[in-house]
Amino acid sequence: MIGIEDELLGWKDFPKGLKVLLLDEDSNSAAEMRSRLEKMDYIVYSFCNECEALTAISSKSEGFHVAIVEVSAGNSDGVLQFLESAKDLPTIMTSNIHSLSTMMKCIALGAVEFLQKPLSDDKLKNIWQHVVHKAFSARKDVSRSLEPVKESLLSMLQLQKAKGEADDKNSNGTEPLTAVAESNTEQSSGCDKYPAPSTPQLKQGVRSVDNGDCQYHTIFSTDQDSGEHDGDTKSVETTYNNSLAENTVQTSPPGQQGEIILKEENGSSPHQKMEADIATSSQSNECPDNSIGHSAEPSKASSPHSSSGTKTNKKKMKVDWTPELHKKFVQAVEQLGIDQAIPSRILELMKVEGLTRHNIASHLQKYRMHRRQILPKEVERRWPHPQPRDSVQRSYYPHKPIMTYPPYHSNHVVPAGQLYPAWVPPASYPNGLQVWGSPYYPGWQPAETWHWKPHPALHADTWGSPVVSPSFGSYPPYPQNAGVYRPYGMYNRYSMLEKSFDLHPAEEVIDKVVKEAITKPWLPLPLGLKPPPTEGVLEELSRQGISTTPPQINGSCCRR
DNA sequence: TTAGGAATAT
DNA sequence: CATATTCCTA
Repeated sequence: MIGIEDELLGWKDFPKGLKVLLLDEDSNSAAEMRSRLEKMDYIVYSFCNECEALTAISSKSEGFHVAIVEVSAGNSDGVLQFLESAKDLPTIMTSNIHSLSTMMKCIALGAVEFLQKPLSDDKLKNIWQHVVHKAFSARKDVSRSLEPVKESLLSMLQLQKAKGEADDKNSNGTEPLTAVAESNTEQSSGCDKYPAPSTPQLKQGVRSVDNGDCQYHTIFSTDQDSGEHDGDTKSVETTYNNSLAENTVQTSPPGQQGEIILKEENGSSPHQKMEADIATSSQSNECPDNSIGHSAEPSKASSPHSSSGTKTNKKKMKVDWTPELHKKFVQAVEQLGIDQAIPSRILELMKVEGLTRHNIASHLQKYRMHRRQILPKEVERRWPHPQPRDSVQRSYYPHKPIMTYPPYHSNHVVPAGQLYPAWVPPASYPNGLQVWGSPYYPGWQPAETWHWKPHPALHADTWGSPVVSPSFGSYPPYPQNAGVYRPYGMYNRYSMLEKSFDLHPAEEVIDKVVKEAITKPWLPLPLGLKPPPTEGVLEELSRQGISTTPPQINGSCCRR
């Protein structure tokens, strides 16, 4: 609809409407300050003692955007107390005194800035920067009042980006989808409309946002069509995107990241459709979990003042399973293991906002179908049937193909040493075929019939290709198959291990690894790896008092 | 009632 | 086609 335009209007006279708490004992200077601020369209609430101010803050919860506090020789105590009490409010100190220590104290106690007193209009006007900064740097709870600010800014940035700047996304030369993000709506809103805010500093603000951990990165369709009006929750509203995703498509960075592009289901005019591309935060990188999680439901924010409102744009979106997204998907499936890989869990693991269980179910369906197409061949190759099959397709294992594997462990307790039963050089397998892939998950390599069309350049991301954990560098030397068959499950297993060993040693991870190992004993290990992890795991287990006797495994693989 | 998964629709 | 949606089952 008109959301964006609204927002632009809202921004045109930024920082109009920002509420400034002014704390100054000196009524004269307070009055002066007030009038200056008001001239700049700030809304000023002035107080002459900190108790009053604090009361106002607590009663008028989240009502202020920024505070300006005058600190004088005599009131430093009160001021400092104020600072402590109002940590959530970006507070700017102003003062006539030139005392480094005072300054230091203030800053140390959380003041965002200390301004010496003859205040230029410039400086005064720019106090909004702290509001914006806070809006973006706040990790946990972005206070309600900041949210609109943040959102407005973000959508504006988004617009700017879509508009002028050459998107660096197509560094690879192929990114037709996202590149199209321009729409009539935006253009109609006029070029002068969104105003790089009057101060050059905003640029800076923008930069820092770009380099920040998370970036709001979403484009919404603004046009509405008459046809549909079902308000259900399929839409995606906000997402954070770690900026890495922006410029690196080809060289998929180690950190997992995905990006889904949701296309509006607009049958009539395919070119007008807008897309929201969503990038996901990687589960293991900087983006604090909660910021992502929470950002998922921002729509409740209702600003007391002019700006914004999160328009809930409910549209049926079509998920574009980009390689990145698929990669995540595959990773999730791998982590879960075949029999645990159900939509809801995958969804959970992928941590991609906007994806629904249905989306995943659908994709999973396809995924499995493709598997089945590939699998029989693999198994056939590995255990050539005595009588040649007339058709390879004939043999396919709707269920439990595992049974065709040698019963390493049938239904007994898995001895420790057999946690990775496939610890066998490939050569020892019939035909010397490499066996990196599990029977369940042979490298779902790009069969001729399956190319990743939308993003042809990304070979590494074709179906089933696991993400190579950088720590393992190269693949085991299998020239003929190198790059074709990729070790499947184990990569994750190990990269997971390693990762979490760095972070916080063990426990759940080990748990998980063991569980997975038990669940999927047939998964071989890449040759290059050394066994220690197993022992390490066991050690850790016993250290924790967990019996090395794993739960029965029979249920998981031989049933159903 | 939910969710998974196949079948079917778009 | 690739996804979404529907339908059936557990």
